[in-house]
Amino acid sequence: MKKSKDDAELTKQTIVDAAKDLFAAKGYAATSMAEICSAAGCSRGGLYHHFDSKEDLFIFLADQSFTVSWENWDEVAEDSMTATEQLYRYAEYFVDTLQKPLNKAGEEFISRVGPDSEAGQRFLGILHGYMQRFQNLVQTGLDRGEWKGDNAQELAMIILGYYSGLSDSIQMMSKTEGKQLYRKATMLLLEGIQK
Amino acid sequence: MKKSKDDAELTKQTIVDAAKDLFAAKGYAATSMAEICSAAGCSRGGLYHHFDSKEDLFIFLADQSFTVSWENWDEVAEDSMTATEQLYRYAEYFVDTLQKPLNKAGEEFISRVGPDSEAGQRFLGILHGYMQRFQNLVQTGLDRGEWKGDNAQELAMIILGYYSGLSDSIQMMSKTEGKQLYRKATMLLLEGIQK
DNA sequence: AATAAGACCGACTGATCGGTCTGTATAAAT
DNA sequence: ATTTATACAGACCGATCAGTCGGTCTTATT
Repeated sequence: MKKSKDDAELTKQTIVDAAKDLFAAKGYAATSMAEICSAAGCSRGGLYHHFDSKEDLFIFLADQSFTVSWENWDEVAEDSMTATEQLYRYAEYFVDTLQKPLNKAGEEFISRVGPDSEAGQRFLGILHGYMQRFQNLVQTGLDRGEWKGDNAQELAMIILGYYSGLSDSIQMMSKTEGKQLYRKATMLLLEGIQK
Repeated sequence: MKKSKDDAELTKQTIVDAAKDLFAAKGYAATSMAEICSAAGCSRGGLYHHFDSKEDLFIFLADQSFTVSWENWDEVAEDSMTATEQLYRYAEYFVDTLQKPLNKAGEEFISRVGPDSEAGQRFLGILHGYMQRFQNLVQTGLDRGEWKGDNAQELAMIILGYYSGLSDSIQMMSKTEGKQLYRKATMLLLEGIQK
């Protein structure tokens, strides 16, 4: 039987992975703790050994998805790349790391716990940190004169909304097809559709 | 007291409006029938007099939002407009009619009832009809040689995803600000951000 | 005036939810 | 070898959910 510390950490991660898929697919409220247990192959008691509450699990999971996703970015993108190259690279990266997007579940979560609650503040902080990193990427493109515009924050918001909205459409696609769609979408954004 | 047929229709519409706001803001599962009643100012019994179930209410509401929104489009857009002008016009129209988007609640709804259930089929049919109309608009732009590309379906999917994803960001904005953001986003899509 | 039909209310029901608590088996510490 | 701490399991609880039902009041019909 698995009861060692390493095994426990593995069990915890199994729960997180299962919960992430379910939250992304069904939303926050529509996903029950019992479903998560069932998908992760553990009991409800076991789950509550690792997480204090549903909110706690969601925030832990969001932090891992949003914050940790940036930690590997520096290995993926090199400074030598142009901002445009980086944006293409990020589009792929988005599909890889956030294919199951938590945006929808996140908004539902916020509306449920309230933006001023402790849980709401923590989640919004995580989200803000994520967007800040992306805004840096956009700022690079503007500073280097590669892209038009002067408002990095607004542009970052638009592009992230773009990618987020597009993720709805790739749920039924393979990862390869999804990346192709994101590449095309990025190309459209860069070059425009107007003749 | 309001008990006549006209009053009943008004009561029903009040329920629909309240439900639409709540579903859009909180999601499908997270919105309770009691909350809808409270917002609409009627009792739970009264609500179930007008709608057989929660699913029934949601489908009715989705039909009204998606299908009916196109019915007034022909009055808004004239054939004389270029496709580009029509797209700008549609961006405004999108903010006006679908500012509270049901996309998220809709996906949650689908995952809950299943895409093959009767309710799921009905909802997907409504959604498909909506997208088809938008695809026609895109096809016009391609046919007239205004826009680059050859795949109207893919382009329509991308643009609608674009607008849908952006709607998350305008929840806290006024309608005027929202329209400005959509106008800017449409301009970016048309002209591209690359120098 | 009497009757029928529609509009609406609110108490009730069974199921399900998030969360707690007790118990047990294993691993680590002594 | 014994104790302690950790990692679970599953029965259980109060709250809340969607949906039902019997009754009341008003309008429409005859």
